[in-house]
Amino acid sequence: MSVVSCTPHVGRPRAFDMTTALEKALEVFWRNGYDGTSLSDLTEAMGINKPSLYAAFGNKEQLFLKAIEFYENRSCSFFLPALEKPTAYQVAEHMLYGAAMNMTDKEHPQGCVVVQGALSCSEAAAPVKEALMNRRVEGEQKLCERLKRAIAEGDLPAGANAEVLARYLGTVLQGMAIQANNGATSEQLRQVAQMTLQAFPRN
Amino acid sequence: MSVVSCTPHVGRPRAFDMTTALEKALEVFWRNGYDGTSLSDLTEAMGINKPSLYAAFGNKEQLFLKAIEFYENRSCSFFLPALEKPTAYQVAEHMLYGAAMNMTDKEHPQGCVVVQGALSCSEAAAPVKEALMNRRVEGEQKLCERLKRAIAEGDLPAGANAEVLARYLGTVLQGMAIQANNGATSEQLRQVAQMTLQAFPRN
DNA sequence: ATGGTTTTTTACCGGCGGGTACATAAAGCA
DNA sequence: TGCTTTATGTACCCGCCGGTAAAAAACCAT
Repeated sequence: MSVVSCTPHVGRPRAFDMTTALEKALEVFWRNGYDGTSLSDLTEAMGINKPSLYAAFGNKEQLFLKAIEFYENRSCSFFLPALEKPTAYQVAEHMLYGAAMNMTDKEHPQGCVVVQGALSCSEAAAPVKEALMNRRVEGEQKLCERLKRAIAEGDLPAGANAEVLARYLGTVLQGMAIQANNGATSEQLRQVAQMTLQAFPRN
Repeated sequence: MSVVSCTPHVGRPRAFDMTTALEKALEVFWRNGYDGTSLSDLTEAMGINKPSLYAAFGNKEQLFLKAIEFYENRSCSFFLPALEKPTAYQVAEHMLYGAAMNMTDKEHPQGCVVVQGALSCSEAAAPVKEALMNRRVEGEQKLCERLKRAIAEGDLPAGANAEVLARYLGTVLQGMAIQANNGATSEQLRQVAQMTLQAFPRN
């Protein structure tokens, strides 16, 4: 969970913790989006000033990408852990209920920063938008691979279409991010999860 | 489809068509989001200069809201027409397949501007974000009313939960907007629509 | 203490952001 | 032909944008 790059024992020591600074940056990007976040927003939230930010994280774009990486590796992430469940149905179940819980958690902004961080954005943010798009697509591919394995292992019907199932789940998960932004509660998203699972093949 | 506010016949006539200008503005906002769109982007796309824009549409925020209103009343809109279908299942069907078609139409940016126009944004864009959120919630409420009517009319089971069904459909529709942004094809979204309908009660 | 190394602080840069003042142009009306 | 009214083009406003130069400060090794 640490971001440290083996601290050299020479020179003036860094006065802030990179991990908590990154956490703060993530929260700002999450709430305001890439275009909607200014460097002043960031430095204020992180409790450092611009040269420190640039020295530690590169620039705004690189900071955003590092924040996203941090986001996906957080302990409360639900996507990758869900892939490890023993059956396809349980994978879907944990993913959907995990999303319902996580995306409405009041500890952080609502929804998912990978969905809403740079969905429609300026030319300047195009690389960031593309990076997020790739993350979403890659997530869906990982899910698809997992479902293909499930077909091979027999816990999905042989006739099941892994691509379609993965895209269906991905669509609902991404829709849940919007719903969370709309103010939906975790209970309401759980109901959506339950409905979604009705179309998901079992055994 | 016209935006005219009964033009007075006095003074220098306007040199551009407000409707097509609004159409151009919509496209820019749709592609770049509210925060990602600058006045220069707008004036360039609309083919007018700033004073004309301000005289005709107020300011950036009001122009955005008018563009959204225009968006929802376009001839190719699918949401409201779908509500008029005779049965709840057909409503869901037309809505989902309409979205699959519309959100991937190459004639305009991918996805839905009501979803992606100001999802995460700056403080300055907060009123706009709220307006979009309200549109999404109101759309879901209209759908919910329609489904309640379907329960009363007997084309949904008496035990059906209109709120949950409406939220389920809303979630998938909003997820489809993200999928379209990811580059999904209309055929791929149709498959999602088909899966979604498997969980939707019939007769 | 001194020098080497890195971070912090302060102050600044050019450019573009949204928005507007002002003079001019194009119409109807008298 | 004025006169009024509205739209257009140009030129400009201030403030904030992302990003940086330069000097001072805090550590280690000697």
